[in-house]
Amino acid sequence: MKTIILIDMDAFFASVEQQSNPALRGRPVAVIGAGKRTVVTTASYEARARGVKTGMNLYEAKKICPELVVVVGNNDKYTHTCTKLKELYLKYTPDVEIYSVDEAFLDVTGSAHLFGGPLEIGRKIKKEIKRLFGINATVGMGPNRLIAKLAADLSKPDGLRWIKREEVAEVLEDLPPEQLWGIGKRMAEHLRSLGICTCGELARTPVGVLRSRFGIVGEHLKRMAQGLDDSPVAADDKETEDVKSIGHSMTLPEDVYRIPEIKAYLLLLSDRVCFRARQYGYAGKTVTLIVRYRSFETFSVRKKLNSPTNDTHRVFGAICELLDGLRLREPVRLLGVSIGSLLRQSGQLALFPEQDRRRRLLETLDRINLRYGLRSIVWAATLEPKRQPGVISPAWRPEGVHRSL
DNA sequence: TCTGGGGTCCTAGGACCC
DNA sequence: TCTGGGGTCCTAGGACCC
Repeated sequence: MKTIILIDMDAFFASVEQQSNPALRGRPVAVIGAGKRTVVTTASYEARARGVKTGMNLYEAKKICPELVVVVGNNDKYTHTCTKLKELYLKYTPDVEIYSVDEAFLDVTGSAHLFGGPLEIGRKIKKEIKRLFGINATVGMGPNRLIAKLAADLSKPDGLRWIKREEVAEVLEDLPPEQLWGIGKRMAEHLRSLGICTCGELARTPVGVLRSRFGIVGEHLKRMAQGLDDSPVAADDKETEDVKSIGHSMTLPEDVYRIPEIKAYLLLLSDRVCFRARQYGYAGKTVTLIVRYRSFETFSVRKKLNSPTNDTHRVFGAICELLDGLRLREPVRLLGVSIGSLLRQSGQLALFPEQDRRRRLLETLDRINLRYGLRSIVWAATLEPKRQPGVISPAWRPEGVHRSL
């Protein structure tokens, strides 16, 4: 039987900011993106107490909490802390999965006895995090990732909870299904419409009923409601090998309608995507263009290429073809470019010898940008739009492909 | 002076092939 | 005098997560 620990930083970005700037401590703080049209990425617990929530726009947040202190997020600070946290976790087990910048799973099945048991590891880690970084973490423990996650969710902030296997059924009995990791609002609504309002009820629903409603997902739902989950804690090297897509999107400073302006943004996005793909040795066969209108209506179009690529201009070319096939009905608010069906390339970036010159050009540009700072050299057409500073995302990992470059 | 950005996984329908 | 049927690939969209 396994023992899994989930460590979840409380209001991570806001806590880091409060720690590095004492004037922010005890005050309602919201960490936001740098752009003009930004939302609250993380609210400190003081801000949450006043109703400020993740995803709120600034106008709304300030309206309900006029004394809100707004801080533009600094990604380097958070990834740096995350890297240090990982070093701490590795003292307790080699099986560490950095799930996101503020969450990590530890499989301590083999090592718990060396440290006086899971609860003791949890206590020590919490204490160390407080001592080293001055921030609170919530630690959940359980027989698998699902239950460890639940234990943390039920005890945050600053919590510590171990749900043992024999307690699982009791804890789940009256729990609303959407409390479980992987069951969202929509699914919960659907379940309620079937008269299923708790995990206990879901667990007792015949699998045939669930399968006929939800297919494969139905079987999974039942297992979740029983507290079952056999997904392994994945070490970092494993997870970076499995990347499925690389993409970038941006909400534009202003809505745009003119095609040349749209294309200038798309070249910038194509370049960011391909640069990242080249750094990690990936090439993609599917190219996706994402468009959001002023009305917030969002859609995507895709195209399969005949060979995988990470060449900025090949991707940009495909994106332009996709764009040319559209008839835009409204000004555009957001644009996105992503490549999928990824292949890992060993060493060589170009798959075909005739593209050798092109490959060397891209390599040279990448080297310059890595050495002298990103965007030291950019394609001329990307100069036109005003660049937005980088944005932050809790999903970024401190290393590997997910790192924003 | 509303509503970010990075992902994963699954489904469903149509094209196409045998 | 009729419209089989299974498998696979491709595309679009949505749910869910941090």
